[in-house]
Amino acid sequence: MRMTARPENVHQTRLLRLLRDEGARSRAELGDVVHLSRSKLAVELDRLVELGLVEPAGLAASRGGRRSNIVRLSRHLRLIGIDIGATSIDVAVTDGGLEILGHVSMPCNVREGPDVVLDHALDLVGKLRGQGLIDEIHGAGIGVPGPVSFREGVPVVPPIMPGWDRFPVREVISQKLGCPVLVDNDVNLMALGEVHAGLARSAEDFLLVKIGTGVGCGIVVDGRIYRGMSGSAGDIGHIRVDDNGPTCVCGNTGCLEAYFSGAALARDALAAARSGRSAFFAQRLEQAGALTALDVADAVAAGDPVGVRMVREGGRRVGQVLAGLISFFNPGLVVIGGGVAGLGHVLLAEIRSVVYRRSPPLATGNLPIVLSELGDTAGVLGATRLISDHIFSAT
Amino acid sequence: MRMTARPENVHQTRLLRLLRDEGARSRAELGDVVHLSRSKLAVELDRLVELGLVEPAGLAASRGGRRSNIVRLSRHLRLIGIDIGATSIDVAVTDGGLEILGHVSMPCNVREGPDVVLDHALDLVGKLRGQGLIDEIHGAGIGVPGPVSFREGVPVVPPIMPGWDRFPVREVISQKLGCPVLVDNDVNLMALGEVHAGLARSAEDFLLVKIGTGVGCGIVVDGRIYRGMSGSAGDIGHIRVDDNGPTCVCGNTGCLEAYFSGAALARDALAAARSGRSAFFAQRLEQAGALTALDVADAVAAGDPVGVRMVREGGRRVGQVLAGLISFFNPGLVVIGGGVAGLGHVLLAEIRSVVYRRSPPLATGNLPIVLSELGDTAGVLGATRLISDHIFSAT
DNA sequence: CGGCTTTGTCTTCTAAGAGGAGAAAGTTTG
DNA sequence: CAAACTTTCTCCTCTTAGAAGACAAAGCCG
Repeated sequence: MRMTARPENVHQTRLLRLLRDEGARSRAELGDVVHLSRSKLAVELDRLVELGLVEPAGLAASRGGRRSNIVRLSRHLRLIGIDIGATSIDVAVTDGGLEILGHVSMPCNVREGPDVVLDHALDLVGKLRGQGLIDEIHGAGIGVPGPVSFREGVPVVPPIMPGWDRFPVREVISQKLGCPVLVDNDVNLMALGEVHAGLARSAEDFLLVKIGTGVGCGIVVDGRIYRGMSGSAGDIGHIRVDDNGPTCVCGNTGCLEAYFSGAALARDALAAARSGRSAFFAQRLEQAGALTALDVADAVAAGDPVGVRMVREGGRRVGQVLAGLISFFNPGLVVIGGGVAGLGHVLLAEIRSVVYRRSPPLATGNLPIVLSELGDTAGVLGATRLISDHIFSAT
Repeated sequence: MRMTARPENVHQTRLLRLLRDEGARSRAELGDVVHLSRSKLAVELDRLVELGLVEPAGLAASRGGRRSNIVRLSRHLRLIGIDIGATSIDVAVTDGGLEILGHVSMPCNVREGPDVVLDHALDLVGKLRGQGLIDEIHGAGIGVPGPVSFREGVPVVPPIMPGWDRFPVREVISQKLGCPVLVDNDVNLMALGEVHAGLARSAEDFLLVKIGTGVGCGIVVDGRIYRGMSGSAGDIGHIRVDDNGPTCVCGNTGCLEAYFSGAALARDALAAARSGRSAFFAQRLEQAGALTALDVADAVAAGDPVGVRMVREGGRRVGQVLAGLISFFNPGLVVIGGGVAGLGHVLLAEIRSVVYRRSPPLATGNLPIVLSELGDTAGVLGATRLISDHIFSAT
């Protein structure tokens, strides 16, 4: 297995990240930014070309003098992002600059276990390869819907992933793909996606709240993922919002997830349909035979009062938890993402209303709370960013 | 004003911190730790001696060869820690190794405003000077009971400190003492104190929960204070624990502080005394004319059931909030400090019970929750640590 | 075409720091 | 007590990273 070359020093690392984040540059511009003498810069760039990470990209138009030599990341670099959700798998391939070249997905229940699920993921990679998008893979990032020991690359006691505990995800995939692999929690990777391409590019400390099948939170401190002592930081789905709430899968009562999540919305919509409180849901149930959070989004869009009330109520609960976390963490930005982004501004308005009322003015005075603009791509993009940061670092 | 010399490069910084944290060392031992050639090490140490930061301290006993030259931080280094609490001021002086040489305090209400309070603090410094403990002051750290713009060294919209908003604390004290000064939130400094001398020495990520007149939390990420976007991180006193709770000074209802804090305990003790529910408190009230949190501690020690119930109830509330924060932050250690440490193990048992029940097992599995062992000194010690880190850094 | 500007390459020079050779100052052993 | 061995410290040399400047190449404009 031929491992891709890695940069050899901190200068090469800086140059690679600059080319990744800001795109192709002339040698002169690079010198201005990294503050290296032109001679030293030339040495390092030549070395990167030799390693196959960087390539010349022709001459720029003259700006009144000699035309400058443009360099860019090698066009042959390929990174894979794999986002394993509770009910679906997304796989994307990007070039070195993290531009998405192809993106495929399929429904898949994570409960089917690591063997089945990872095989599906590899099939999706094969599909992309079949489209001619991949030659050699230089690295892959994988997100899984549960806590991860980042150092070891294995899930640890994941509640919704029976059979995955300590399964060597990194090792297996690294073997199969023949490249370096990193594994992290899917919500952390969504947060990294926002850091790379979303609204969080300028925020040093921010929170990404993902509301999907469950509820989780990615924490970014100083531009880097904060994972906590055992990799379970951001696990906010089971924070108590009310003593007398519904019983959660975790055994406690009143967990946020039991009040508001994809699963809880589907449950409540079904109840509303069966009890006859909502004609909208009753009709949907009859048509489809089942209800999901997507039906709730449609209900809100159609103005169904029961649906709107459900989302308002849920937004209030999320807002209560978020208000506490914002008091504690004082982030510079909060991004709401995940499947329920479709619930859109009704949800956002309710969350904002609670947070701005319940958190200290100093913490909320300059705090944007926004919906993610990345949609499905946040997870896979974050995965490629994670592995890119890794392979663009000196060993 | 003669500013103290600062180290000139990263090697000198490392050497100074090593001498501070590990005590005097021989030149050979230092070389082993910092991985410098003996020649380079000698150059840097000589430079530090020249700057007056380090001094020779004689010869060690032989270990089978030539006797080694011991070096230590200069005996003349003096750092001042000032901890301005809601109702008291503590001032301590330490040597370069942060050993406390003298510690004085006085009651003082922070509401009297910065002019009065800072004058009192300077008086306390004068008192220490009068004891012959101080020659030249090399730096001072100041903690105040509210949010601070750390970069500017000024309090920002502090709720319980009218008149302090944007008062130039750092500038004024730096002028008066003739040395570098840093200002921070008092809870952050307590956390730093624990990092330096307490149980948190080995924990990279931990929380210090201070329960005093109010409730606050110091957040340490990777061994460094996390302050958030606007310096208000850790402001957990106004997190909601119940919709139908007592009204808080902040205007909301059900804040943690309104349930459990020095002020809330005093209020509840008074109510218990007046209503005749507790003979213990009634008697104390008659003797002293007023009740404080200290009386509650005494009641618990004496086994008064009303007092015990108050603390249990309060511990439950603190535990609820803490359970959420631990789910979110996944710290490696939680230290409980502040005035209510006197409530001791009744409080701790209740907090632990709630947290271990309500937080995910992965986050609590390996999580010690302990009482601070530093008492009054945590704040002033953290203040000297803060300024020590600063003046022991290359500019 | 000649002067001016920008870019890239090559050579020279400096300073940081590693590493080794002793000198200095001990202890231990015969 | 002398010789052998250890540990510490100092001095000197050698390597290397990197800056700085000279110069060549390649464009613009009048």
